[in-house]
Amino acid sequence: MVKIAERAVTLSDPGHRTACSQCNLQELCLPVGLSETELAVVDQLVGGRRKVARGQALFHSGEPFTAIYAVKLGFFKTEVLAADGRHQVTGFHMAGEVLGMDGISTETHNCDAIALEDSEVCLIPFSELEQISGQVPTLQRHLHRVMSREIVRDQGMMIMMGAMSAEERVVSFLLNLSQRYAARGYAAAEFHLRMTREEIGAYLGLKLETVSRAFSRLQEEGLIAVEKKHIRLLDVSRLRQLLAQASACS
Amino acid sequence: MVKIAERAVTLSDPGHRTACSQCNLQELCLPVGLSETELAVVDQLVGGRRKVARGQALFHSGEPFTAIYAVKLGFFKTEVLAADGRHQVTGFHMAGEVLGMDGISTETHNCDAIALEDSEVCLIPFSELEQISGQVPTLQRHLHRVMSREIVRDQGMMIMMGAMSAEERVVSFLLNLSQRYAARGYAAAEFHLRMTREEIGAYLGLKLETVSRAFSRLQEEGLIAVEKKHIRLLDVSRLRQLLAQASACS
DNA sequence: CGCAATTTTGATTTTGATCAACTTCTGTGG
DNA sequence: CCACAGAAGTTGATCAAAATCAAAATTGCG
Repeated sequence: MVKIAERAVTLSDPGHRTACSQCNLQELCLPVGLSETELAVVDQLVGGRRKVARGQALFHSGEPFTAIYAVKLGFFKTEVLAADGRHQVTGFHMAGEVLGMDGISTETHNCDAIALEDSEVCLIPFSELEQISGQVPTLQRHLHRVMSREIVRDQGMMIMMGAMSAEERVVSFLLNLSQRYAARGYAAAEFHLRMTREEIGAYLGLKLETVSRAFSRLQEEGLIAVEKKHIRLLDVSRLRQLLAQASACS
Repeated sequence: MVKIAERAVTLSDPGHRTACSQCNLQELCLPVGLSETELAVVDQLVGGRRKVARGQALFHSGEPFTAIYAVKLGFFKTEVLAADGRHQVTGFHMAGEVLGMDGISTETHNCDAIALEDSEVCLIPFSELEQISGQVPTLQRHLHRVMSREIVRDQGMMIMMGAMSAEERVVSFLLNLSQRYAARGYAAAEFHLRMTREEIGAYLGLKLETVSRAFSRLQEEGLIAVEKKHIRLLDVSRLRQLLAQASACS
């Protein structure tokens, strides 16, 4: 992956937290247009950082919900496990994205959040967030937007799984990743997959073989280049068409 | 459908709104434990009622978002339409449920809400709701729970569409309806479907023929009785097993 | 370096979609 | 009230897409 924009982050003292007001993810994670004083309040709010090693869980289903998490660094998946071993991956989460809002309703997490690489999150104690957002309307509005965005995202997943073919799902997945990397200042057309084919399948409602075959087919058609986990999108507009066309020929 | 509990509602003056404090859906729609004064504030908040005739839209995708809606009476579907004609039904919504929260993030509705029978909704202007919930913590907390519950519901849909067979999906759909009717004081084991087989299919990610066949098979097995749109669940525990088993044999 | 995990590819089977015919229901107008 | 047309639902035959089974190749972690 090619990082286009970067900014130094002081991590010399690991126990010391970087204030939101200094964070390079600010514009993804926080509302724009906070005043100095409001920003100071938010800085107080964030309850520190937590490192999660690759393969480790940030939280498990069933654990009491106390906070939501902003991914500071790294990459997570969230998944729901059935008694057996069937599992549905409900999302992949990269730096600047918020995690854990499904726990608010029952005050219990109902999925597992697993780090797919060594990661770090900012902890946002939820009761404090509620209290402060009652006093800072901009923050309140932002919280509601973030939650609503999650609802919209989930409904997009429904469309994908209810109405799209295997190949369309894979294309939609790649374009979505691309767009999110681009929003973070990384290259849009070239990136490393942090997850296995099986995890992609569990996310898209497909088997890993089907995902692999879709990759191969797209490569044959010259639309993407697959080299293990490194993906290059060779023809983004044709990929986009593939989705648009697909939904125009039913 | 057999209504077990009923309560008279004054509708003599159609322009006059029933106060939330008097509404028989209160415990579904409002937080329990509001003080008298808080309830009075909420009563002020609700911006009146709106009737929607069967087949009509409460709102369309693309329209500006100004309010969320509580279903007072009737039955809705929400759906996302593709350019062609493919559509994904994202939910069915009955009395006491809240509708339209997907519009918060972009301030634009991004699905259509269609009444499946003559219906009535309470209008809750969202900017006022935000303002007041900043002052009434119980209400704020409730709003967050309602939004989070929607996220959890959507993730349940993902599991259904990503990991369940056609028959499992249909069973899951019926049990879910049953449970929601039960929560409203209606019979859990006997109800009328308000939607067509095609709409059920569009919700479950299946074709209408497949839904019809699943009904027939479940009937043959003595699990349900289907008579047009009237459904009876003959063996709820075996239906539940079917889902549990299913997720235990993969 | 070596072994377990991951990925690719092929052959076969299964599930649900598609195509088609027919039945039943619903609502409307004569 | 009945006839009729269109919508909705059922059922069967066939087809296509993705799952499953299987084997081999590759990778990357300890």
